[in-house]
Amino acid sequence: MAEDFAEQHVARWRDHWIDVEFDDEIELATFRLSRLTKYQKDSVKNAAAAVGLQVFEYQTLHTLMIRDTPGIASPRELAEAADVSPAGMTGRLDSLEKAGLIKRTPSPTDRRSIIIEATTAGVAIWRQAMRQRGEAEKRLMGALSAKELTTLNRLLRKLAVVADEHPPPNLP
Amino acid sequence: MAEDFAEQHVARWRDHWIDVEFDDEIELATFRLSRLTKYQKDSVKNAAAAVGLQVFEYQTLHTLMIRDTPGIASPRELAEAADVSPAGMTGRLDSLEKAGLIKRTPSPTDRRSIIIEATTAGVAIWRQAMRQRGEAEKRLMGALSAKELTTLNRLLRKLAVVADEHPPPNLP
DNA sequence: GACGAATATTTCGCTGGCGAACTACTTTGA
DNA sequence: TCAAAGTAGTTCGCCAGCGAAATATTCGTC
Repeated sequence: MAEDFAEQHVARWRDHWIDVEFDDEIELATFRLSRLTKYQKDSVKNAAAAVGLQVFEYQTLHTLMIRDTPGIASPRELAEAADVSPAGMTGRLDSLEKAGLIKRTPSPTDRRSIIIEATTAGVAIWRQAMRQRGEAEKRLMGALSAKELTTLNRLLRKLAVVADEHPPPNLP
Repeated sequence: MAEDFAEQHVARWRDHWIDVEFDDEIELATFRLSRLTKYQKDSVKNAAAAVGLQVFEYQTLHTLMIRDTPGIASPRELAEAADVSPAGMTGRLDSLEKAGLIKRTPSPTDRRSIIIEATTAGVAIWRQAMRQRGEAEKRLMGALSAKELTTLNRLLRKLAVVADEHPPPNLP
């Protein structure tokens, strides 16, 4: 069976970096995860473009819609969930508000706060982009049988728990 | 067993988006992959900061070092490998050159081209960052047994082949 | 040998996002 | 009750990267 890109990558490492300590299996998995990351990034880009949104607009709407309180959040909550600074989120919300996809409402209980809410147009455009993105994910995961997908999830779960509960230590 | 974030995510979807068609296992896998993406992004950020590099500087050096011709490339080749525009790569190389981590040499065979080469200092600082990044990957993958890691790689390979050979279709 | 098409890199104006600071407001503790 | 500390969101100056255009060069065809 021909080598995939990850195997070619690891073979190159063996050729050129024999003094760099690494585990083949770990390096293969890491490299493959980065290839899947690129696929997902590209599918987001395509889904956003298909409905006339910029990537950051789609990502922000998506972050808003998949909350516990779908379609409703504060800018700070959105910034945290999207891993974006408060200043950055302000700019994003400016763009979405201007496009009529969200609205900002002063909080009735806290005059420092505003409440972000997706508009009907915002929800509709998000759904359209989600359908396309869903197709891309189906195409990808269709490479596995149902049993394999369950096995993959069991293994990804173990990794995701570590990733979420023990993020790389921050610097002092 | 308590739910992980992905299971909570999918449960929310069931609660709120009963009319959005999706497959639980696909959605779980997709969500978990994005959590691993964040972990890797954070570990890159930490590794770069630890050696005094900005993320884009580390990423560019890394892209240069893992080539078939380690430490040597053209700006165009680097831009493609790093998924960055030629203009963006020019700026990145400006920064790395200024820091003494790469050097630009006119091509002997094509006066339009220049040859990018990592300096001794560039290779050294990349190695340092790689050690730290390697630790973070070991910590993550250590959640799996050797047999599980092999199984994961077999499944990721199937997905990576689809991701690399059938990227999401570009828009017209 | 001339010329049009293609390529390599850089420049330029613009954009999204950042850190820091600012303004307005809320919470806390004495 | 009030001042200090903390919080929410925005503004500002700066930066990394983009698309388009510019400049220089190469290549293929006639």
